[in-house]
Amino acid sequence: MPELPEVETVCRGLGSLIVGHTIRLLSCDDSPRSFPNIKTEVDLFVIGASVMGIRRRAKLLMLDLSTGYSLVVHLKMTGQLVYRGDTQDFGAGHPSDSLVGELPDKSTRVIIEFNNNSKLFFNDQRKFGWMKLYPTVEIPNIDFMQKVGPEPLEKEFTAKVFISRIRRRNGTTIKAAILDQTVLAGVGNIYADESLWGAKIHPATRVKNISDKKLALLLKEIKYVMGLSIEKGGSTSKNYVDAEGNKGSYMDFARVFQRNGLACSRHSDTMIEKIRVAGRGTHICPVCQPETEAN
DNA sequence: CACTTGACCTGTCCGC
DNA sequence: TGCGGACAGGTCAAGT
Repeated sequence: MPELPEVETVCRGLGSLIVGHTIRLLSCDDSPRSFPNIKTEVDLFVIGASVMGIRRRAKLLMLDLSTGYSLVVHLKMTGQLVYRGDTQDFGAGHPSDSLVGELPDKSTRVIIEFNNNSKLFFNDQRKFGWMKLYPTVEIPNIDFMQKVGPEPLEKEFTAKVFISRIRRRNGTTIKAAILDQTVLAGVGNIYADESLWGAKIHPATRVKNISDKKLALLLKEIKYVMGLSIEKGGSTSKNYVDAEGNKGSYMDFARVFQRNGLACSRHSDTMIEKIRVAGRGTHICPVCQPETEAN
């Protein structure tokens, strides 16, 4: 589920909801994959700590605590971080079309309870996601942090930088290359398809067959779709909700993702197709994005 | 080494 | 209605 825009939306939402709150209790289900830290660490570094700030890097969220430790969260495919204030009684009163009902529910892995009786629920249906406690200063040394590529929306991430990084993956397809988190951070299946349509590149094209000019255009499209999606609160294709349990609306603006069988907005007479590239479901307009030798 | 595939889980949808 | 299989937003380890 969550790619950069979704994680960013959760980050901004949580920032205004829980920063400054003190943690009274942390409870988790019995799957160590979801939360591997032992009770002693939680007692020492989480209970009684207050939330100093919330940051995002790539698809990771970091809740920095006053104890010098941070809760690092990866939502993977179906993770959610949903906050409920104490007046919300954690259940009733939510719209019937809401993706999140009474909490905790079957998918709840971790519950963080604050001193003002509000709660933060970490839900994850497929259990791929995780929440882990690290000393804050150690975060830059996490293997993933060492390897992950630049943030696509940063000004310093120019076409020149992008091209030099993606050329290391000249042998693979452009879709596999932009999904590679060591090339750049935050692109997932939705925004890969959306940006490749924007740049009119077939996702199975080898990187080596794409000109620098086309790659520069692709980066522009990546920045555009990510920026737009953050404005729209992310994409809800299935499970994703923000920190208050609301859906994102980028899917109303999607040009190809999950639009197979619908008309391409550039050619009302051709339909979006769904194919498989890099082991992932992939959406293309066969007219805008023909398979070619060179780009 | 570079690249591709399968595994991790649960739930849903689709065809028989 | 039931059952098997494919598939789902992400990343690893293992395989070629």
